[in-house]
Amino acid sequence: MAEREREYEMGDAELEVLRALWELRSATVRQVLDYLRSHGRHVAYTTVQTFLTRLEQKGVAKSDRRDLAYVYRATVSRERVSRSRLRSLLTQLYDGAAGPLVLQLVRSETLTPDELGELQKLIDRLDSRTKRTNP
Amino acid sequence: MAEREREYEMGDAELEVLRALWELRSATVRQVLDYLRSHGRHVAYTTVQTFLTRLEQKGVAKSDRRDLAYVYRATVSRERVSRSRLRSLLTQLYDGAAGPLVLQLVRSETLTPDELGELQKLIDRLDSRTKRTNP
DNA sequence: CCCGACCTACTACTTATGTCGGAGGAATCC
DNA sequence: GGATTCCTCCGACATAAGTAGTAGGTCGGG
Repeated sequence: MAEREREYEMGDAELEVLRALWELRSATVRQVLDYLRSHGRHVAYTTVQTFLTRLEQKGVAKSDRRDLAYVYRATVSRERVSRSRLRSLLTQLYDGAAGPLVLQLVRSETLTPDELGELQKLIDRLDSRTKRTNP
Repeated sequence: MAEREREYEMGDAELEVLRALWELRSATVRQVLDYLRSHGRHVAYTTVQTFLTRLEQKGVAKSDRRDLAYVYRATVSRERVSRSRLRSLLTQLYDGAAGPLVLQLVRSETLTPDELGELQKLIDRLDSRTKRTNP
C-alpha cells in the first residue's frame, strides 16, 4: 500500500454517512437514510447499513443496540477528520506548507466579515507573539 | 457512482506521479521512477508506467515520443488541482464555507512572518472593500 | 394467527486504485 | 552477433469503495 497511513481513511460516500452522524448526533440506519434522502442523496437502505458497518470497522463510529435497532454515533469529531484530511492535502500538494493554501483560500473564497474579524484577531495575536520573541 | 463529478479525480499514488511531472517539467517513465526513488518511494518501473498511462487517460498529462522513450508532461497546473481538491474538501466537510477552514489552518499550522504579512495585506484590502460597500 | 413493516446478517457485483510480471522490439556493448 | 539493457504493450490480481439483493428474525394489528 502507498506508505501513507492517513488516519481517517474513507471514501466520499462513507464520509457523507459520517456527516449524517455528526448532524444527527446519533441515529439508526433508517434515520441516516432519511437524512440523506432529505438532502437529495438516494441510496438503498442496505447501502447505508453497509456504510455504517464499515465506518464502525474503521473505528470512526460505534453502535449500540436500542430496542430493536442499532443506534450509531460517530466516535471522531468533524474537526479531527477535517484536520487529518487537510494535513494530507497540505502534504500532497504543498509539501506541508500552510501559507500558500491559506492565501489561496482567503483570495478565492468568500469569508464573512465575522470570519475576517476572527482572522484579524488571530493574526494580531500571532504577530505580537512574534515580536516578543523577535524584538 | 457518487454523483460528484470532481474535476481531477485520482488516487494518492497517481497524484505523486503527477507531482513528479510538475517538478521535472517533463520526464520519461524512468526519470519519474528515479525521482520517486530519490524521494524514498519504491515502486516498479511498470507501476510508474501504468500511472502515467492512467494520468494521460484522465487528461491531466500528455505524452510525446522522443527518441525511443515517451516523454510525459502535466497538462494541468498544481494550482488547478489544488483548487479543485480544496473545494471538494470544503464542500465535504464545511458545506463550502471557507472561514472555519482558514481559521483552523492559521491556528494549527505555522505560517512564516512573510506569509502572515501577506495575509494581513489581503485582509486589509478585503476590509476596506467591505467598508466602502457597507459604510 | 397471519400480514406487512422493520431490522440484521450475508453475499455479491462493479469500478477504481495500487502494483507488477512477461512478451517482444530496438539500441548498445563487448 | 549474442547478451544486456531499455522501452512499450498487455494482462493480471488484490483491496477498497459504492451499491444493492436476499434470507430470515421480530413486532404490532386485525
